[in-house]
Amino acid sequence: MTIHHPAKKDLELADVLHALSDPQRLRIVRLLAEDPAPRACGSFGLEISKSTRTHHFRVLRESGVIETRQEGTARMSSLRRDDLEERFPGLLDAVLEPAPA
Amino acid sequence: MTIHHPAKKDLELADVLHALSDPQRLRIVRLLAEDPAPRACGSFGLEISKSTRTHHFRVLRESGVIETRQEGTARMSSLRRDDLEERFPGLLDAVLEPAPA
DNA sequence: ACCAAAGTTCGAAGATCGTCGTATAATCGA
DNA sequence: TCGATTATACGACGATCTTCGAACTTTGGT
Repeated sequence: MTIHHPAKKDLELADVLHALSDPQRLRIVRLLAEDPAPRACGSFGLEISKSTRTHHFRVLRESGVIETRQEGTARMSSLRRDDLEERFPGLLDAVLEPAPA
Repeated sequence: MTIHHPAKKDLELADVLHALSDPQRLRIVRLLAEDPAPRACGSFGLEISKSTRTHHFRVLRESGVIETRQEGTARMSSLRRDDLEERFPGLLDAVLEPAPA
């Protein structure tokens, strides 16, 4: 059961924006950006159930925002920074920037 | 019945991203960016019903992406470029950039 | 005063979304 | 082999979203 990721050329702006428009997912992306080392889904301190977490990570993965590889029982996720930058230059940085007061 | 717009400081990133994550609304925003002169909602050549159009323009307005003022029977809309740039620097440009092949 | 034009409002239908609990699968260590 | 850990799969529920048509409002022109 291989994990599906969209190819870089298939990334859709609307899908990426939708993936980022949920507070939980935005939080995940921000945490991933702060510490670029791939992390297990369970290590984000999110106060949601396991199945909801799985759901959000799938949305992020299928829209092309994150990349996930199996490592033992854990799934290590990391941002697809370079792919996103190539397809939608400046988008991720704009989203990650802390909003000015 | 005054038209409600959120104040610049109240713009929420998740709301803006959600507003931009719909293909119809993304199209509207791109057309508004191409020709910065305020335009009537009906002049976008969208192939959707009037009520759907009203809905999309309301989502864009209430998320703070566009500004609308009454002018006769028409409602003239324009992008809130400066406000968006101040709150979320680089975001609008990244979204408007034509995706590279 | 009437009519046409531009939008809004009001349900309503159908799809998608976010969330959950339970059950299940895969891997690692004792 | 057993149990703990990590995560997915499968419904299910209510909420929200996109879309529509029909009725209404407001404005401007004739």
